[in-house]
Amino acid sequence: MATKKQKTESKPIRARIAPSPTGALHIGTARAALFNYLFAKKNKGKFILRIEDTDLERSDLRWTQDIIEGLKWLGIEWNEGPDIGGEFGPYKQTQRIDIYEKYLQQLLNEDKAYYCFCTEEELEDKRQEQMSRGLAPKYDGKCARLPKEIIEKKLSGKIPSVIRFRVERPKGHSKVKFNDLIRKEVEFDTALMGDIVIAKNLKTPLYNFAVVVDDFEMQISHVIRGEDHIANTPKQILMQEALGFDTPQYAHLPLILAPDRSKMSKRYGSVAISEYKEQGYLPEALVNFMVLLGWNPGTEKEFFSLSQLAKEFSIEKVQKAGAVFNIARLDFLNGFYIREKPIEKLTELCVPYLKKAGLLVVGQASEHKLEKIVEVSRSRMKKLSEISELSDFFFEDKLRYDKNLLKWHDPKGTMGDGEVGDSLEFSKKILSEIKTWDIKTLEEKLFAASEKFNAEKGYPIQNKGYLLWPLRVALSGKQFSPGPFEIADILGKEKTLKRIEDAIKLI
RNA sequence: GGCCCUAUCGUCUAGCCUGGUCCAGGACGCGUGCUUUUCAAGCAUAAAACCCGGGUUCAAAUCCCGGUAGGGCCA
Repeated sequence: MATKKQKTESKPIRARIAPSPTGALHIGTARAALFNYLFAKKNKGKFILRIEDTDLERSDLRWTQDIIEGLKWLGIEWNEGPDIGGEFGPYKQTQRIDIYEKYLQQLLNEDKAYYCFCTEEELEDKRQEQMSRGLAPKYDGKCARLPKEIIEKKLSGKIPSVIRFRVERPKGHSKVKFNDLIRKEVEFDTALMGDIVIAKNLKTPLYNFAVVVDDFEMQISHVIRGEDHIANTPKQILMQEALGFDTPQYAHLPLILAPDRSKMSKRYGSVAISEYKEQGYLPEALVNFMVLLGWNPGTEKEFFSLSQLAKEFSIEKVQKAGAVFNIARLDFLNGFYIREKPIEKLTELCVPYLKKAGLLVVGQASEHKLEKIVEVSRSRMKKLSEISELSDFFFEDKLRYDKNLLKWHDPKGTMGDGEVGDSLEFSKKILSEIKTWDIKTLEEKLFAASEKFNAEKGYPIQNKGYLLWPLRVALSGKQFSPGPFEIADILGKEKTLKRIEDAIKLI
């Protein structure tokens, strides 16, 4: 049994995230980035962003931008990587082709890798055959010992080929072990692995090989990544051995699962960070939510800012089992952070949604008024996007609603048309007499009026609904809304009285 | 199919290493109540879990063995 020495004690801590720009920043990638970032912060190390764009067909610059923007939006900052000085520098794989070629050539020269000319069909047939015999599908080594002249001939004859890495360990030492920071010891048997394809050609390295080279070149000390990479680890360790590189410390994070416990995918809602942003989730909420999927400090604390996390995070406390994505919890956290936000900030964040809904026309509402509108709506908001349906009646001139909505359902029955009319007339009279139009005065006068009204009508004195419910509906046109004082205060006297008159006409 | 990983309330989890304080704690969600003109928010409160089977031990969620289930990776 050979255990690869993992000497990282003296080396500086360097963690990294290496997304492929083949799609928008995925929530799983973002969470892995977060954990790497927190680990680096906590241990006074560096966090590096590297773009793995070797897959030219599927890589696109716009996804690189999406990844960069998403991470920044979340507040996850990198010490090294693209965006520094506006250049990608060496943090993009396509700019590092020469480096891969050098190491590829080295492996070829040392006969630790070889050219393979097997065709897809050939391999597929063998795979099927192996599986039907109950064996692990692995490369049978057909091209492993080809004579030099044959290789030369096929190569110059432009026969399609790939480069394979020799998975060879001395007899009795076929096991590869590594000590995972989260899962403790993990062991694989290399005897079960076939020789791995590491490049399509000298200029086109494949994932497993490129990562090994990149992590070495960038002196990555800790590789913290998703559990889906766990089976890649022994292969990478083997290549590190062949290349004479030190093995970094590994930590494999549990996966984020869909409600049916399968790997999180688009089928179950948004998977892209940009979509969460668009829907009106706050980065604070997303960060808090993501970190709690698979980690917790062991205390009963559950609200964390990024900077608190940077102090309290510990990789050892990361969970081993996958965590189901629970949107209700995200919504709860988002609501919490919406309620926490300073009102100026929250208003600023709501403006785009109001504009999009066509409610806010430039110059229509003063900043002060907007803040008040957001303030009275915020406790009902789970996402920023909800601001428009919550506050649309503030912006509309003519409200449309069913007149029956004006009727208060008291414990004994429902108000009749006449009763509603009386109630509204009463409110109108009281309100039209008010000189100082502020929320405090409105509340005082209306509460006093309610008692007076109930006494006159013979309603139970304490039941304010007889006066306040029809009023509130007249002002909002909605079954659920902020209170009538809050709305009246924002609307102003003129509009308030106008809406009451509209309601009287309606009934 | 092979290999690997995992397993505490519906969900996220604490506890497990260092057995007893755990008839298992917190949070989300759900129920109820308070507050209340409505809905939220807030506060209070209930229901809800140690995958199964053996073993070790005076004592196991915690240690050991064996199952089972789920997931991931190989194409």
